[in-house]
Amino acid sequence: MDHVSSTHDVSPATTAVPAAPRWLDEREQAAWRGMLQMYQQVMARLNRNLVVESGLSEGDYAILVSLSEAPEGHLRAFELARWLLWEKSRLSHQLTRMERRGLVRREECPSDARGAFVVITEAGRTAIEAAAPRHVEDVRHWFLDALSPQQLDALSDVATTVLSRLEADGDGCPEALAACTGEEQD
Amino acid sequence: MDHVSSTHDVSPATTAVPAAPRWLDEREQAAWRGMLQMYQQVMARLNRNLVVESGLSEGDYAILVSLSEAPEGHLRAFELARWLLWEKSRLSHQLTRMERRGLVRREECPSDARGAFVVITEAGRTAIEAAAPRHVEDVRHWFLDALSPQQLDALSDVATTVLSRLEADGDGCPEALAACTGEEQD
DNA sequence: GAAGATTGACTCTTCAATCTTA
DNA sequence: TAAGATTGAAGAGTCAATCTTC
Repeated sequence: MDHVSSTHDVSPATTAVPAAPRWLDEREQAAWRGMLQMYQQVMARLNRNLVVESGLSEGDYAILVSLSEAPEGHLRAFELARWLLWEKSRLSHQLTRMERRGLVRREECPSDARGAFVVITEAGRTAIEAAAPRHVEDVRHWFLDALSPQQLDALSDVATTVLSRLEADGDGCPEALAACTGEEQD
Repeated sequence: MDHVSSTHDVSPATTAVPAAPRWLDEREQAAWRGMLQMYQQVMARLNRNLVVESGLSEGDYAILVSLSEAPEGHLRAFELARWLLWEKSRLSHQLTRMERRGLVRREECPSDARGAFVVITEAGRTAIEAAAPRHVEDVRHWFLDALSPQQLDALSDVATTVLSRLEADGDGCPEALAACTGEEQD
């Protein structure tokens, strides 16, 4: 979470290490830490601006966008969770907060009594329509505009490569990831 | 925070938009969302594994690494905050939790009565020395090993480019960033 | 039993307010 | 007044347990 999910020389020679860890070389560190810092700093600015200008958190934004793009402005909860790659409990807590603020509403699902529909309200629609253009501009300003088409493609390539490796070995898969078929949200 | 800090078509034509937002094209979306997903999924696995195998959170890890690399195993609180790019209150809360668990200790600073030293304890050292090798292996396994030297360099290049733009316009700078001179931690 | 979903407890992060010393 | 640091409250995320329906 911070910028220092370190990988550096940590234990000099105090204790005998079982298998002599291979610490990261210059190139590896530059890539790894560069990515961490880039993500964290871009996101910090983006989120801060979003909440200041629109009163929406990242979570609010993600959910409202998903719902606003859905056919009738509603989705099943599990569909939302899959789409966002969120844990179901995270989604549930988030929806509770948003429902309290009148941005979404929960409705019963006729075809499956276990299920719930999540519906965007008028207030929710108003909020997302006001927030989205600014947010996109911020993404451009702090991220996209800095990069050339070649750099954008290189980054996509890196992401695709890493993500496909993660998909390959489903270790420690936090539940939502298993269902992900490669779709993207935005 | 989720994978959907959207930028997509949100408002079709309901209200007259002041300046017709430019939504992201294919290439832009691939890069932007690819980065978000890559970061989030890699981190999710890394953090989960770290806490399961070592009982340390990302925050614990970052602080213990920083302290273990410091001259006497201690740093001023504000130095730590600057290094990690953390807010001071976040650091303070984190230290409180870690002190409770015996991983670090706070000491008075002789030269500045306002200040505090943060010191790594024996338990802290033991914990980080046990955790680090595994963590580095995980970083390799889920991230570095998937990428070629060219891809690593391309990623570094992207990160450097974006970060230098952020440094350039200090908008919405969340306090810690201002002091960052380009040093890396880890 | 498994799937869809919620809840409670705990950890983590942020913001604003505060306190003390330089 | 500004710098170094802490605190409390509220929002956010994770995990394990639970409940209902398939």
